[in-house]
Amino acid sequence: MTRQRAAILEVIRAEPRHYTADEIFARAKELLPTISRATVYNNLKAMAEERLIRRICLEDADVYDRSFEPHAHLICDKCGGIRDLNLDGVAPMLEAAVGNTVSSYEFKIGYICEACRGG
Amino acid sequence: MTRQRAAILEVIRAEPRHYTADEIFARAKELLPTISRATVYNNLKAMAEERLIRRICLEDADVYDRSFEPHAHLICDKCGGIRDLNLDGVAPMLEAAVGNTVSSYEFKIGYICEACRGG
DNA sequence: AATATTATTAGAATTAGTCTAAATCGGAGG
DNA sequence: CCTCCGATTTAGACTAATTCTAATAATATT
Repeated sequence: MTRQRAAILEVIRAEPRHYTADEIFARAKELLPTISRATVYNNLKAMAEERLIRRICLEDADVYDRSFEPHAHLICDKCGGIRDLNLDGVAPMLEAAVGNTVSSYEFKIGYICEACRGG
Repeated sequence: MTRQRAAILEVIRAEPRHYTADEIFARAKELLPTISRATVYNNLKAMAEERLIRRICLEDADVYDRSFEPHAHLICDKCGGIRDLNLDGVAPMLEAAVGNTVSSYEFKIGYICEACRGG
């Protein structure tokens, strides 16, 4: 675990929200001013492959999730906000439909969040 | 419906497989040699917003799906092949968990396909 | 037919992400 | 502690994907 990777993880895990690669680069730079863009991208890619974090593709940007734990993402059609949602019940259903070779899954659900609903 | 949009749709719907934007551009050009890259990208974006087609983000490329019908995508960890999967049973579960403001959903499921399993 | 609107074109511009070669780091063995 | 070696990082050039722009063409409206 290099200082750089630690800084990147710290940024990702500092707050519950989801950051883009470039936001992570900018913030990591505050912690480690000489950190390079390539290092951030390499580490994000490596950590996603190692399943330490997860990349989520949204309409206009890819963002990173602090964990790889399978869970769903609610994405508000209006404001674009992302919220995590636990959908444990779905795993058995998947195995039933696909067989036991399921290695990972990711759900994106479009909805209108409470705030945008004016709740 | 312009000739260009018709050509793009024709390409997407000609075969069950999923194409990247650039593949669609190349094929549309065979039907309509003067079609411009921008037109293809604009129309793909517009049609995805109109829910005529769906954009799917994979590890290394975005591809387009011929319909917007909510369904899951099985993505083979080894060969990267995509297969559609109907998961109708999941909708009521989502409504129960999220409420009735669900507008769309998309599932990506990592697995090993039959061919790669040596089946 | 004239006008207004909307879509398309070609290619330039932008942007996100990758690559490269040199510099640096950090641990293993002495 | 030192030295060495492989792995990692750095800065910035590079690339590929996508968007933008200004001019043109097509379509719809009066």
